[in-house]
Amino acid sequence: MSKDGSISASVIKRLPRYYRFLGELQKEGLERISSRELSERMKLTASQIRQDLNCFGGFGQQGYGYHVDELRMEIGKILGVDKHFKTILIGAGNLGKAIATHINFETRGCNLIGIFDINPKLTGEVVGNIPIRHTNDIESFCEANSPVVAVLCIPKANTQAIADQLVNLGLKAFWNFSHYDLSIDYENIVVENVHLGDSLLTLTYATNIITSTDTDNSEEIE
Amino acid sequence: MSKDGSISASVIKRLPRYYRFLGELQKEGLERISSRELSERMKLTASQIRQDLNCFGGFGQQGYGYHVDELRMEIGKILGVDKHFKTILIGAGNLGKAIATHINFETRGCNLIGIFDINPKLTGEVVGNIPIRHTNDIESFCEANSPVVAVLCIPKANTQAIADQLVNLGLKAFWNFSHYDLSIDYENIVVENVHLGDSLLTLTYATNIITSTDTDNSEEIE
DNA sequence: TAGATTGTTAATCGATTAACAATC
DNA sequence: TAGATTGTTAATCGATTAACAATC
Repeated sequence: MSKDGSISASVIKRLPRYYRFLGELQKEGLERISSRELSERMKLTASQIRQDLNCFGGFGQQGYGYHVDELRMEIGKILGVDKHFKTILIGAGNLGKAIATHINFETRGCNLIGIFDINPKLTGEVVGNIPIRHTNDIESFCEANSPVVAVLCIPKANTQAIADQLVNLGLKAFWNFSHYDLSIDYENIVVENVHLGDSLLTLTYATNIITSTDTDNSEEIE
Repeated sequence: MSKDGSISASVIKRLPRYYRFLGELQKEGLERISSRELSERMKLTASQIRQDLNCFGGFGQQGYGYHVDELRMEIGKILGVDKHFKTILIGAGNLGKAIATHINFETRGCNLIGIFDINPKLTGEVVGNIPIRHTNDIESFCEANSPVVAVLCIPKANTQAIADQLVNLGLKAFWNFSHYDLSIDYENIVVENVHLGDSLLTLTYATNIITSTDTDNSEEIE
């Protein structure tokens, strides 16, 4: 933890994974776990786990370890799984529809309450119980419902303009799937960019390394 | 760069973003760019950019900067955009279909050649020019076509078993969208886990911080 | 040549790991 | 009490930033 009490991004990014693994342990019926056991499952060091968890306070018990249920609940609370942030999704193409139906927003502190698309042919179509509205209706919808989180599944050309509009309508958080680095110059707005293309390219790099290293070890001699 | 010539993961993960931004610059018709100008656009330090690029050799020119076209090409070559790794996708549900149609595999060194699903009702349906095959046909298809990369859009329960099967069939790389940490205990296999749920949870955490900090600054006094 | 900007080394910063005293 | 395992401090490691000599 830094001096001002804020938690480093490296720690935060590990929390959802802890939460997931603890859920698994719970399903297996485990009551307690030590940092060492958990470290083996998660392929981390026990030291890192203890260090991470102690950013938020002493959830463990010396000589015993951690209560699985309790620890999971605490991490969930930190992440905000019990929140109900009103969420809208813009862009109901292939990806937008898949996100809307595939992601369990509720268990992650978000309530998907509206879906919008610019294509009038989609208006009225229902995706996961939610009717698609036309993007023209975003403004009135936001004024009536005050959503906080926006999921952007729109082409890169429109992203910045839509984001600007949504910020003006009071949206605070953006889950951005567009092929564009949403750089928000506003205060108190958060953005999570998901670059699937970048992710695939990283895999291509790694694939290239392993498939060409397989047969060529000539460089390995000192 | 480390002693053995391998590049750190932190550097690699930045390469696709460089590649993207250079593409934008190219579109804008820019011929040259200095590390300082690029750093302002990308919100990095100029130092980091020079450090990163020099892992791979001197692409720049003192007193001038970098040729946009040349630098983009070099990074593309490093990432492997010119490769043609044969790729199959398993699981043609909402997400699988969206990935198959939404991602441009070709520009990222991958060739999507087959789509599979366990649901016989989907067999024969065409997604982005590719017919869905039944998962029973994976083995014969792999023996005939030798794919290298597998995209997994399947439920978590099946993931490890399918991955094991695919490793035995010679697959080398996994782009894993299932809600499961694919931990590969085999040598020379690479995995890129995409945890959309974790990504949303990270955003929920951040949303929680900003929306509750907005009105409460009481802790800020030393 | 003078100005600009790289390539590269050195300094700093932060994150991870190790160690151990505290304590259940 | 003895054994186990945490919470926490100190040591290490790696990544980022700063500085500057090399050079276009």
